[in-house]
Amino acid sequence: MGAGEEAMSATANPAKRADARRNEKALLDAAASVFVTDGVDAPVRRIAAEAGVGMGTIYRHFPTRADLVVAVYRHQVEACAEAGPALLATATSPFAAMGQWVSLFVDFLVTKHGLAAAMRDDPDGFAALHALFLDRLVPVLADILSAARDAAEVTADVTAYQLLRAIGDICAGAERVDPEYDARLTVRLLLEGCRR
Amino acid sequence: MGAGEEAMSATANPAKRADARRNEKALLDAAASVFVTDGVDAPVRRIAAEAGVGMGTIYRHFPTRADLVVAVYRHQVEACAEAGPALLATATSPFAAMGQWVSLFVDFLVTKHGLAAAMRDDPDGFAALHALFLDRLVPVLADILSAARDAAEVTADVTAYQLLRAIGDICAGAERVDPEYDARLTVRLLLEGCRR
DNA sequence: CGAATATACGGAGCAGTGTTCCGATTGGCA
DNA sequence: TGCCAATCGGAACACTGCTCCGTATATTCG
Repeated sequence: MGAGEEAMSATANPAKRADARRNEKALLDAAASVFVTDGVDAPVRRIAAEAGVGMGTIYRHFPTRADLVVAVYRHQVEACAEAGPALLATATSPFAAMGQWVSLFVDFLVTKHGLAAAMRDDPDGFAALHALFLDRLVPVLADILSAARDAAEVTADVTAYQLLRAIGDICAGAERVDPEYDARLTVRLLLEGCRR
Repeated sequence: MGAGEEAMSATANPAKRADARRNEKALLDAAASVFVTDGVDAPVRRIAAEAGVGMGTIYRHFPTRADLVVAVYRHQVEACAEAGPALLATATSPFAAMGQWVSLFVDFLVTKHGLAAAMRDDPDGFAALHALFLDRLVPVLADILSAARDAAEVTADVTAYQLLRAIGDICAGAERVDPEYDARLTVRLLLEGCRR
């Protein structure tokens, strides 16, 4: 998978020129800021303007929008992944750990306007982000799931990928606010369905 | 709710001029055809071209894309709604009826490229379609759900709307083909979670 | 310190959307 | 038949994502 190197090329690199590094930083800050207010689908021009750079600059540093998104959210995904083993060790049961970890994942998704939806709608463009999720999050959930299965708390024949993506889709649909609808309840019912 | 009248204005109306009625029919046929191949997000120009009319004509008959979509799919939604009571009467149990009806609904959604996703992504634009679902489908599922509850087959505290929307979101996410992911399995797990 | 060179920058420009607007056309009626 | 209002067609505008290349500048070397 080249996804790792791709995104890596957009991180701090001492071999670059000083202004290039400066602009990259400015773009990351601007993108993070704009993503919060306008969502990850914000116009490229707006991000460039916010960073005070031209169109060419943004595309040179981040050839695709996904590269920018990955760079902005990478450490948060990392934190979510690292929380998995810890929860498994401290929770009262593997199923409880699963519930807590999933809750963490849902938190991450719902606070990023349109992230889940964008990934769903443009899987090719966001292949790098998709790969990041697959590489870091699926194994974590797989471990928890397997522990829950060993404890006979989960019997449903479902894979970690299937579960993670289902949760992603549910959150993608819940990014629009609606007091009548509660994505967390849906996710809870889904987990309950796995328990059986 | 003005949604009903809105969409109604786009159905056959004998008071219109002959060419207007002819063009409306041509647009409906063209849209139905294009939706199948290009999805409900197909460019407006393409639909107009397929129908052999100009841009102005399509916007006069169907001010919003949702009006066109509603007109095209209205009878299919109707059929899905009417199947509810029948299933409830013939199925071995209310929960079984729920499973069968939901399967019908999933069938409807997954065969319309991007329908669920479009509704999810542009809830305001597709308000008329949303209203159609609320008016026709939610009550049907509510009846089945209440029957299942009476039979003590469902104990989860979930509304028909919540359930219907969750299924819609899951299908919206599954419209992209992926052999690893099975939306129907997710939906089955969700229903299982309601059973408890 | 002052060129020379590779690196990076900026934004005009292209292509593809949705949507509006108004002059041209045509159906239906007197 | 002739007229008028209803209807049509598509040019035009605003907004996207993305590319391309002349210009500017950081870095290096003499």
